[in-house]
Amino acid sequence: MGTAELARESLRALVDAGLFDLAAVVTQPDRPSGRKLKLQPSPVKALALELGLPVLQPERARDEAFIAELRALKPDLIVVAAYGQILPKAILELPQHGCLNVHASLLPAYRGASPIQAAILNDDAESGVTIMKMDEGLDTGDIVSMEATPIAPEDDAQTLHDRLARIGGGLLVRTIPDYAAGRLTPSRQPDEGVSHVGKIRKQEGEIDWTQPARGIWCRVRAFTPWPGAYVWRGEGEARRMLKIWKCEVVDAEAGETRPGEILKADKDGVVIACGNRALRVEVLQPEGKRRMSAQEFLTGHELRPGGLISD
RNA sequence: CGCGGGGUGGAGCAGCCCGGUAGCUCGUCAGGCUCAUAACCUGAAGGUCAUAGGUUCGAAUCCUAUCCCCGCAA
Repeated sequence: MGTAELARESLRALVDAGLFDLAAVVTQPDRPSGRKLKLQPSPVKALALELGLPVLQPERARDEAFIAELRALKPDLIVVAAYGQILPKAILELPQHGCLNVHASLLPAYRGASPIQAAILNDDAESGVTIMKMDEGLDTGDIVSMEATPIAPEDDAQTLHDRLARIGGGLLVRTIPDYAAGRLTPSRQPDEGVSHVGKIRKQEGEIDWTQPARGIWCRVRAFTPWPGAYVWRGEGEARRMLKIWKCEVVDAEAGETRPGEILKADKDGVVIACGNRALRVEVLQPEGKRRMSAQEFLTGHELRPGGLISD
């Protein structure tokens, strides 16, 4: 059972391993999305169809009819990854071996919806994947296996996500046989280090220039590729969003600077003053335009040092 | 029919409201200056103004349709 991109890799790994007999793939119903609000299949559904696997898309997983359908499949094990719905106890206890969940954090940290972004946003040194035996709580199940990966300065939510997705798939394939054979005993999650993260809201992407450059840098990386960290430029009708996709922390020149002040604007990028130190913006995107390098942006837009980026 | 911005030499933009010589910054190429340069100076190449119709003496500009890119929303 899964919906998002992360779950795709798990599904692919399970299929590629050739060790498992997949009875069905469960994913969220097609949702209207995209610019024309057309119905779109989830990434998992798209892959399942490609692979010729049967697909179930219950509106609500807790519906009796669906649970009955699931029961008829007589699964030995259900694997859940980024599915997007709470599973009732009836499903958790349905398979002989219960349900295993692939979660993109080192539990008990970052239980919830956006663990990958949270790890980058909090400037963590490492992240990872946890496979747990699901219980009724939100990501509170007993830990079956875990694999960590360091977060590199070059990482953003996209690259880390892709890596964790691969790690998750591999870990899943290695974990299931041992788990099913009883060679792996799930262990309770530690009481210390528990944290929760909710869904990301777009407005959290707005950059507060009074914050330290390092924190803004992390925010930019955590919000790439979605929803993007941004700054508003102009007032009222003329207000336009400017997204910042790539930047680096640099030392500010000595002297008084206001947060958000443009310190420099040349081919190397746009240097903007922060709460402490400064940020060199290298790739950005004006509203209604494609992504471009700071250099490209500057050939058509004037940014004078001394002004505020928000003007 | 969810809302909105945009498609103009290789790149980023202006020009469009108020039709009448295709403009700016950068890049490219050539030459010059310089010990030297990514710096500076001079010159050049490069565009059927997304596409198809329409209005007009005349359309980048006004009207209609289509394609493509993007932001919001979901």
